[in-house]
Amino acid sequence: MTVRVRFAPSPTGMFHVGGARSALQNWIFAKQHQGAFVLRIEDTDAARNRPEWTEGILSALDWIGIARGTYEGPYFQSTNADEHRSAAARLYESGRAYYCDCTREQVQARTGNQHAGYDGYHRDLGLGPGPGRALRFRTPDSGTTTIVDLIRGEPAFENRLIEDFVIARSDGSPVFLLANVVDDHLMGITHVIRAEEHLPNTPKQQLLWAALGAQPPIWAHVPVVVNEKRQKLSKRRDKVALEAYRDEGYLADAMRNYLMLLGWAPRGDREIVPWSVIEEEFRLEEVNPSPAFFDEKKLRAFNGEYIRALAVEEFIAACQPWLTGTETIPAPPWQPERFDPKAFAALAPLAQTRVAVLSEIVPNVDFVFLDRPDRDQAAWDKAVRGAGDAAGALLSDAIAAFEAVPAWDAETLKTTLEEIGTRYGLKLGKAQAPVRVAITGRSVGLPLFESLEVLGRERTLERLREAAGTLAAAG
RNA sequence: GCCCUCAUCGUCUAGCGGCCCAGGACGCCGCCCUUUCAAGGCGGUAGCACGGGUUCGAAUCCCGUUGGGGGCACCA
Repeated sequence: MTVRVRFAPSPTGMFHVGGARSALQNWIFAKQHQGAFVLRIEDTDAARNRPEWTEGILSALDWIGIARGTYEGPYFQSTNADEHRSAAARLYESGRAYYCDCTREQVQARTGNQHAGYDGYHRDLGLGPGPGRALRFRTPDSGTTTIVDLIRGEPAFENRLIEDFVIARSDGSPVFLLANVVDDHLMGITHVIRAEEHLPNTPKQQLLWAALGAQPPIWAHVPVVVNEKRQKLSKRRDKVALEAYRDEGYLADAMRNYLMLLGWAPRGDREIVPWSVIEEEFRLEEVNPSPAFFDEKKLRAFNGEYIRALAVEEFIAACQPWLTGTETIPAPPWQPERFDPKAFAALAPLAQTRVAVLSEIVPNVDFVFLDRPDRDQAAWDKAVRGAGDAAGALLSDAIAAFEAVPAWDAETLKTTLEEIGTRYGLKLGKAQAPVRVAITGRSVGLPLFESLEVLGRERTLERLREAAGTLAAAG
């Protein structure tokens, strides 16, 4: 039997990180079994379905390494509407389903007798199709439905407790439970790997598979991803969009590595491993059945490692979107024409160990491309205070020395300022602070003297003079 | 309320009856390095939810309790 798995997202306008994880797990499972991965867009709900959302799913998948053209699809659930309807009709004709004209209120009133939920009142009323009549599946009154689940063993459900659920709305349109099964059957899906939230649906779906005369698939219910409060990640309250992480500057490799570590770990004492190792070692059966917390701090740490592992040229290339801005990434604060690739290339190696996400590159280098960086007042005050009475003298000495320095390079600048510092009993740590804030506007940043070297003598002096001026004005 | 499900450091996990007075990673805290901040190096903090069994022996098996999560739509 050839393994066939599917990833079946509904287009909602953003791609959930939990979905990304499921997709990767499906993808790897298929690959390990020389099987097929099929993508099916569950667009049954016309209200929330737009072409660009599908495009978003495709590009998100592409980003994490599931490239277009390397899998089957995308198929669209809506395309199969006829099949869904005929399946519903078959179930009705064979007596496995019946029509019910209960309103929502009436259903509420008829709960809790023999079956859980709706009590099956219309089972034997012999209603035919008609307006206001929904089609319900007749669930067994006794026995149990046992599913085979790669992660959870064989969960069993008492049929008595499964209500006669709706499979087609009163307008004739099929409901997810049915459409999903019909599609999986049509597509020859052998293993359904999906999130745990679907577990309670599974006995219903398995009953449907059987009623349709088909062999149900093997299931695998992966635990949900939760937030710090241990609730399922929701797009309402949590940052769940894969695109959001991408636009912040998380690397796809870091993201997919981290995602796979939610509920699973590679062999040995390492977590950051090449994707090929994950593809080889991952075992769906080994996935931890309890919910995993999506820890952005740890993701950041991973990302930092991945960034540092890049060759400098790769790092420079990876930074581009944040240096220019894109449709979804805000433009940097400087004028585009002020950007200087050479200067950036000189700074890049210094920045590489200092950014955990790519978007952080901007505040690290903006001082070079900005005409006049905003000065952090608190940082300035603190730096001046740190230099004590010598602040003014220190700055004017630095200006004079920098004007005269024969070679404009980091090493010379460093020894120069160091020498000035000792003049006033200041260690370099204290002496560099006012200069740093004067130049970059901030108290922390890239190594100062390399920064000055890149900035150039004229612009450095300009900023130092201005800072000295504000100091004098302040008295 | 009902159904399902889960349970090792704060978090993600290794562990699948003796190798474990529990290993790694993130976080956190020290120290070193150091022009700030990082990076890097070294060290530290912290856990088998609880109670019963089974066994010569239990983090590992069984039962219960407690706690967490998911689901209970003519949504997907």
